[in-house]
Amino acid sequence: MPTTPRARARAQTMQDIVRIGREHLATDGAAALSLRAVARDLGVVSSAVYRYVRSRDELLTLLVIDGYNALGDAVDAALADAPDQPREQLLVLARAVRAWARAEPARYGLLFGTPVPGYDAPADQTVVPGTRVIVAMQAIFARAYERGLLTAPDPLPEISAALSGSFAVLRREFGHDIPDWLLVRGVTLWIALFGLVSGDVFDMYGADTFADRDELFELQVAAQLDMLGFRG
Amino acid sequence: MPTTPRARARAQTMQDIVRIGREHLATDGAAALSLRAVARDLGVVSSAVYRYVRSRDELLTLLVIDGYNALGDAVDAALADAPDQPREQLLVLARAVRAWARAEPARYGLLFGTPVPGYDAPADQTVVPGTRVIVAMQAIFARAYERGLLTAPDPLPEISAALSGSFAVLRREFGHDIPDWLLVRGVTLWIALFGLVSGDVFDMYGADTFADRDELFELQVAAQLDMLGFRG
DNA sequence: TGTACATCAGTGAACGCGCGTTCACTGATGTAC
DNA sequence: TGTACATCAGTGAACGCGCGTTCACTGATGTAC
Repeated sequence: MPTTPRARARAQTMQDIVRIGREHLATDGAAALSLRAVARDLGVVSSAVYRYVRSRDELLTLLVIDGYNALGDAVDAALADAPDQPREQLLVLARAVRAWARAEPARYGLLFGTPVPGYDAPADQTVVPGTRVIVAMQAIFARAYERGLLTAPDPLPEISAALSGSFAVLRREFGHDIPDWLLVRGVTLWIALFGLVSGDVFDMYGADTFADRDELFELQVAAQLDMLGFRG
Repeated sequence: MPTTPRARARAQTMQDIVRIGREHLATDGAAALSLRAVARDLGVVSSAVYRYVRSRDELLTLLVIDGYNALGDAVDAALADAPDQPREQLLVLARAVRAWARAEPARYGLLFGTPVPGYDAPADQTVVPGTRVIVAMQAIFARAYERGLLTAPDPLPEISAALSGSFAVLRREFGHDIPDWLLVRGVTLWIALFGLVSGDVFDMYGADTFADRDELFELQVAAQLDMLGFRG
């Protein structure tokens, strides 16, 4: 896409900056991310980075977007090989999220951990990549529901008009027809999944409490899928 | 307990240091916590703080312990007023955790968010306060089970000998008789609860996606309690 | 009860280090005629 | 195709700031006889 040598060099340098930023994130954490350190690794004087990035916060934003997309790509790739069975697809998705998080704990932490103090991700740039996983999940929920694979809880939960209104907005925005009870359970599954992954990656368990964390995760996800309403 | 004026002054100063550290945590985050800044607020020269705290990491440890205990106290206080019904008690506990986390997002983040780079909490000091919530939950699980309020999943999950061994250790350590399936579901509920709270506190939802987050949380916790196996 | 000594809190200077951001500049690359 | 000008990447110095930790020190508090 970039035509002139200069434009190509610029695109390359941008990529290098994001890559170096990613590496610093992994070793020092988001709060310690510094443009001077990036410049050093890039082999350039510190002020030169400002030709590419307006400020430290803008680099953080690039890393946030980059991270969401890497996670989204990992999930999409895993789903591409999954069988056409919603329960199995959710399992595959859950494993993909966990595998990515364990491989990239620092990036995962930037996206789903403690907010970086003094930094607010600009919604206009981060919302779309940031919703890729829940969008993929909703598509699976919708398919499972259409095929009659799910049992509604009995009695149905009581939901206020206000919250029901929020659900109606979501239905319209995402163009599906998931009933309120399933939206509740779906968002619960979504958050619980990230909770399970965070508990593992952020080390909420003692080091040797559980002999096999992979197996524990499988059992936990199975319990959450039961919660969603898959028929035994 | 401290007898001499000097000892009393020392105890007071220690408390002040932890309190000031807590305040800095709230405004600047754990990574930016600095002994020099604490000294400034304490009205003392920076090197004086070293009479009380060996290093920056030791202050972090104090804050971690302080945070776990504050959360544990909040949960215990809430449970003290709860009726003698396990399901209701778990609801009360969940609400207490969330309320504390929303009131103290920075401390919550220190305990359950992204690990602070380069800092490892010393297990010998943090494990006991760090397990207060799950210990309280297990007591409730055990009571619910003894009273026959829970239905086991059918079929029971298959659990490897290795993981089953870990569960046996937990039973012995905590002195209860919770079966494997309930340990799995219990730890799943525990982690999912912190996931729900983190999702709220760390702002995984868009600002206006859900009209009533309190209500959403109630619905999510109810779904998780169903997952645990409470009989309709 | 009074004195001598030990303990301890806090000082102030110093070490060597890092940061974000601005600014005037040089020299190479790209573009319009 | 060649030249004049505009754009842009990168330099180097500077601004003002912060950090953790050590060390020799002073003066007040505590304790043993």
